[in-house]
Amino acid sequence: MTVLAATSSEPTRLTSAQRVLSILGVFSSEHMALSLSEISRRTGLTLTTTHRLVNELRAWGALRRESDGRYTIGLRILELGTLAPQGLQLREVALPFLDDLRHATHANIHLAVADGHDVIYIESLRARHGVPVLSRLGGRWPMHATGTGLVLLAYSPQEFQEEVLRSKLRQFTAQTVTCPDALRVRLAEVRKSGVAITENQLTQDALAIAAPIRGPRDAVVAAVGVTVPTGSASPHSLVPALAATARGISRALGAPSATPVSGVPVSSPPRIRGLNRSVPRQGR
Amino acid sequence: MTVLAATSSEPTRLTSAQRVLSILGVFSSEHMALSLSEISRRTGLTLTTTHRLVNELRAWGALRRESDGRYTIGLRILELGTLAPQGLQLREVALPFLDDLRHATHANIHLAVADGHDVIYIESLRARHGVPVLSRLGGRWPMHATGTGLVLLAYSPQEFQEEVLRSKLRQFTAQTVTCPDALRVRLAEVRKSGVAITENQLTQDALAIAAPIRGPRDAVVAAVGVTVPTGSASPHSLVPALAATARGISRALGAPSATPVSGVPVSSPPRIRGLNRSVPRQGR
DNA sequence: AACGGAACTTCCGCCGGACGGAAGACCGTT
DNA sequence: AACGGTCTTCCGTCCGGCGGAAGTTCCGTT
Repeated sequence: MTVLAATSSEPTRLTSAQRVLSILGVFSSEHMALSLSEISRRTGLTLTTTHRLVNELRAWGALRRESDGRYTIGLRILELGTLAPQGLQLREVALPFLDDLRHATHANIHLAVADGHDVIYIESLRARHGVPVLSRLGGRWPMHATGTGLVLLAYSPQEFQEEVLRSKLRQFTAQTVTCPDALRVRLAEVRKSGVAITENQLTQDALAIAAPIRGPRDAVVAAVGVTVPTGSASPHSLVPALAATARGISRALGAPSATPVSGVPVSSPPRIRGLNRSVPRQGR
Repeated sequence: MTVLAATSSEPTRLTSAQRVLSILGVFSSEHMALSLSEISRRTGLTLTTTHRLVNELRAWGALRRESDGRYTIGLRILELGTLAPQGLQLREVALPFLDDLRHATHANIHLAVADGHDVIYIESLRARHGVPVLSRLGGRWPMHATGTGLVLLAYSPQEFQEEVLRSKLRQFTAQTVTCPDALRVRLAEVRKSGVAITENQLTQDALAIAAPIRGPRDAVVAAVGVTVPTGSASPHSLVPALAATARGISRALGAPSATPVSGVPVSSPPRIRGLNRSVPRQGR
């Protein structure tokens, strides 16, 4: 009963902020509705603490209690999420282009941005009679197994690429490429051709093609991808439409490389405070 | 210096969970990027506390630090928000119908659900050459001033309607109806006709028409609306397409009233635990 | 250059609120 | 009736969150 008795697997000292976040974190696409005690078990928090925090979250609108007593994510969180700058703003600009692409190709269309070692789909349009796919708005998948992810990885800093390649790369299908060397080759191909063409990486019988979208400083800020059933169409027949879409969105975002020069662009580069490293300090 | 010295406007005793949430709460569509001290000032938290909590939120992915040092909402929140059951699931089902409606009407299209006294847009499609409108995905607006809001309010429990009508109703334009009695009349009209037709309520020169969407238990779960410039088209020319869209989505959701009977539906009403009040306990 | 201000970061001692055990209410099942 | 499960409330203890203060960096101004 005295001190040092915590011989369990992990002491897991958590700050109170972490407790709050851990509750939100147990919700996922597989577990969208959870009872109080399920939340308690999954977070490892005591029932009492869970009870109190869940109620505070509910009072704020972060959680909602369904009629069966279980808790789900509240609309307040959806509302908040739309404020993510890389997210819905980009979507707003891209949506007309994506819709055109969908009508032209009858394929499933994705718009993805990088977050950690994953991509997150900030838009997902389903072809009316397209194959069912895993991709949904808000979905998160590893970079190495998605077309859009490969594109985003290919244009990431070398250092970050190696970090991802060193990490554990999950195998989704028999053909998922998880060998770092093989992936390096593919990344080089993507940089050379400007598009990623992948097959059966995340799901069987799916062919994915993706291209980079550039922002105001010509940096790659997102990727657009199309997915069709394997064998349904020649990949090369889709590339021109995809490339045009990517270029159109890039131009709408103000990417210099996608803007026809009508003179000498003399816009002076804006001063950036600090080292302009997008990952200033990751761990602790 | 002693006790009882807190003569400031509000003592504002906050729990630590509330502190965390208050930080998230200061982000809005007008303030999507905030510096640390801005967050501190707006929340009323000391700089030290803000610093610590913001870092914990960043480590978890709820916040992101931009290259200029300011903080924005992170994609983790967007990801979470897509798990809201009334949100993106509904959107998934409705999107094809909404797209058809957009092509048929060349209008701005909204899909909205109720949250508190407001509506939240869970989809917003812009006509290619439509009028610019305030509505954006994730946007929140008062029920009384939006077409979709009027529909949702009209089909809410009487008690809730009165609660909303009693509250302070903001005037957006000279024509915004804020008189409770006038609104009661309009709500009755909506229930009678099945559509809401409103003009210049939220913004000038905008005509909005909205219709209810029903779910599996025939309860109104959402509303679909179209917005066009005032005078651009007769409202009545838009109603049939809108009604068809609303009915189509309702049927896709399994609403009995929108499903052609092919026999006697004998599905027994599922037992609901508790009083089945959707707002079990609001305050505190 | 020197100064002043603002924003950000780190350190540390104190105290109040978060924590969890325990007990009670409320189901549905055996 | 007894049981197992979930949810809720109460309360005393203790420790981690809190904020003051000092230090650091980065501005723009004199």
